[in-house]
Amino acid sequence: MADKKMVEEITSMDVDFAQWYTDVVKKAELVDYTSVKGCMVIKPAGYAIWELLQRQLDERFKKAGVENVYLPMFIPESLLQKEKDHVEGFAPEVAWVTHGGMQPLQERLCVRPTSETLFCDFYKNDIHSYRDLPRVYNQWCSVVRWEKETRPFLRSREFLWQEGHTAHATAQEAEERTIQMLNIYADFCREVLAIPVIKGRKTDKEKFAGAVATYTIEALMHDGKALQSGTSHNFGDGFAKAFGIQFADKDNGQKYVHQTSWGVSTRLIGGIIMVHGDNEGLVLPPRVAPVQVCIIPIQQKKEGVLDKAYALRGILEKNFRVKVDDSDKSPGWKFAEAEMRGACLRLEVGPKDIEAGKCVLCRRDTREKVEVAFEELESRVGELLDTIQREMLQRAEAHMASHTYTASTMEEFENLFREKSGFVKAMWCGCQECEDKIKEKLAVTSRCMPFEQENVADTCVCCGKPAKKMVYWGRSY
RNA sequence: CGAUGCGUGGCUCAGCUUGGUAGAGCGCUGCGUUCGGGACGCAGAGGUCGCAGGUUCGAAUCCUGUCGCAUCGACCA
Repeated sequence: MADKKMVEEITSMDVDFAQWYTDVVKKAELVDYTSVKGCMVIKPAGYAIWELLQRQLDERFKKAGVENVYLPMFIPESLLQKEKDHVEGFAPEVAWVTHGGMQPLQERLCVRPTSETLFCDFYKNDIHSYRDLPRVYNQWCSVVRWEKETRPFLRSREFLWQEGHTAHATAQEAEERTIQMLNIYADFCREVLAIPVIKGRKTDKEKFAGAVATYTIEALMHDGKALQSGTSHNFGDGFAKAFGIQFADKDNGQKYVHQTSWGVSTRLIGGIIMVHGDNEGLVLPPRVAPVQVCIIPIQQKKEGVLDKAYALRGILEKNFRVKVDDSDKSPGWKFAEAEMRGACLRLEVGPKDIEAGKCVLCRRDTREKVEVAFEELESRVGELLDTIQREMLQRAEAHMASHTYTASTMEEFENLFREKSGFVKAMWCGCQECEDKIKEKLAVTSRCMPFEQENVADTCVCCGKPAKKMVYWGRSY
C-alpha cells in the first residue's frame, strides 16, 4: 500500500475521523446538503449503492416469505397515542402537519417516525381468523424523526429504510420470526456488505419503545465506535391489546396476535464508509459497488484507444458493472476520482498495452497492480472481485477481533475505554443503575447481550454483585 | 436543548479591526497543446456580500434583531 497521500482534499482519518467521514461523503458525491437541516440529497453515486443494497436484501426477504406493501406517511395523533410506551418514545421527535392548504386540520397528523401504529390500525380490520395468519409484510419508505444533531447517513431527519411488520398466532412464532430476520440482516451484512456484526439482545434500557424484546446487530467502525446496524423487535401482544387486533383461533376463541417489526436503513451506507473506507476515499465491497470496473484510457485521442476501451466494456458489462471514463481529464485525475468513488478495479489501457495485447488492473482495496492479457480479462476480473469481497470481510473481521477487549474489574474496564477504542466484553448484574453509572462515567453504553455468551467473570464489572449476562460495551454513533 | 464556529460568484476563502470603485485560487465555457498518479497556455462568463431594520453623505465592513448551516455534548435507527 502506498504511503503517499494521493487525494489532498480528504482529511486523513487519523487526524480527524469525523471530518474524514464528512469529506468522503462529499468528495465521493454520495450526498449534498439541502436548505432543510438534516435532510440530504442522495446523489446518483449514493443512491446507486442504496439500490444495490435494497435489491439484494429484498431478494432475501422474498425468500423468507416477506411481501411488500405501502402504507400512508401520515398518522393521526389519536392513533399514535394508543400505545403508551411507544408514544413516549417517539413524541419528542415527531414532525406534525397542522394545516391542509390554508385550513387548520381538525386533528393534526404526524409524519411517520415508524409505522407500527399504522400497521396495527390496518391489521385490526385485515385479520379475522387464524387462517389470515401469519401476516409478513414489509415496506420500503422514508420516515421522519426531528433529530437535533444530524450527520449524513448516520442520523438524518428523513431517511430511507425498510420496516417489516408481522402478525402471528403464537408468541413462539413471533419470537422465531424476530430471530429469523435478525439472522437475515447479519448474513446480509457479512456476505454482501463485508461487515461482520455481533448479534444479541438489547438491555431493557436500550430496547425499542413498546417492545418486549429488541435484538440488534452491532458493527464496529474503523475508529472503534459501534454502529447499531439493524434491529428486530418482538412486541408480544402489547400492541395487539392496545389496538384490538384479535382473531378467531381454531378453537373459536378470540385471541390477540403477536407482532414483530424489524428494520435497516441508509445508515448501512454510513457503516460501509466507516468500516471499509481509507484516506483516498470510499472502498466499496464489489457486491454493492455501482462501478466494479472503471476503465481509464491512456492517451485516449490516439487512434484505437477509445475503441479498445469501449470494446473491453462490451466484453465485461455482460457480467459486471463497468464504466469507461472517457472525459477529457488527465489520467491521474481519473485515477484519483475512481478511487474516491470506490470503484473496485481500475483498468488502464493505452497504446502500449494494445500493442502487447494486455491491460493493467489495479485493486482499489490494496492498490495491487497486475497485467492481464485481453483474452483472460473476463475471468480475471471475476476472480479479483471475489477476492476483494472476501478479503474486505477478512480485514474487517480482523479489525473487530483486534479491537475487542475483555474486562473483569472496573479498573480494567475504565482503563480500556480511556486508552483504547472498541468493544469491551464484561459481565453485568442486570440492573439499570450499573448501566447508568457506566454511561455517566465513561460515555459508554451497553451495545448488546450477545447470543454467544461467555463467562469472563463471575461478578458484575460495575457493582460486583453476581453477574447475569456478558455484555458488549462501547461508544456508539 | 446547551456550547462553539461559520454565512461574500458553483466551491474554499480574503476583505471587516480603521466605512469610500467587490477580490483571489479552484471549478465552469471556448480554442490549442498534453495524457501510465489530480497537466498547461490563451481568451471569457459568473456576486443586489444570508435576511430585516438602524447609524451615516456613503455599509460586505459599525449597531440591533432574525434566519440558516456545521461541529461538539445531552437524547435517539
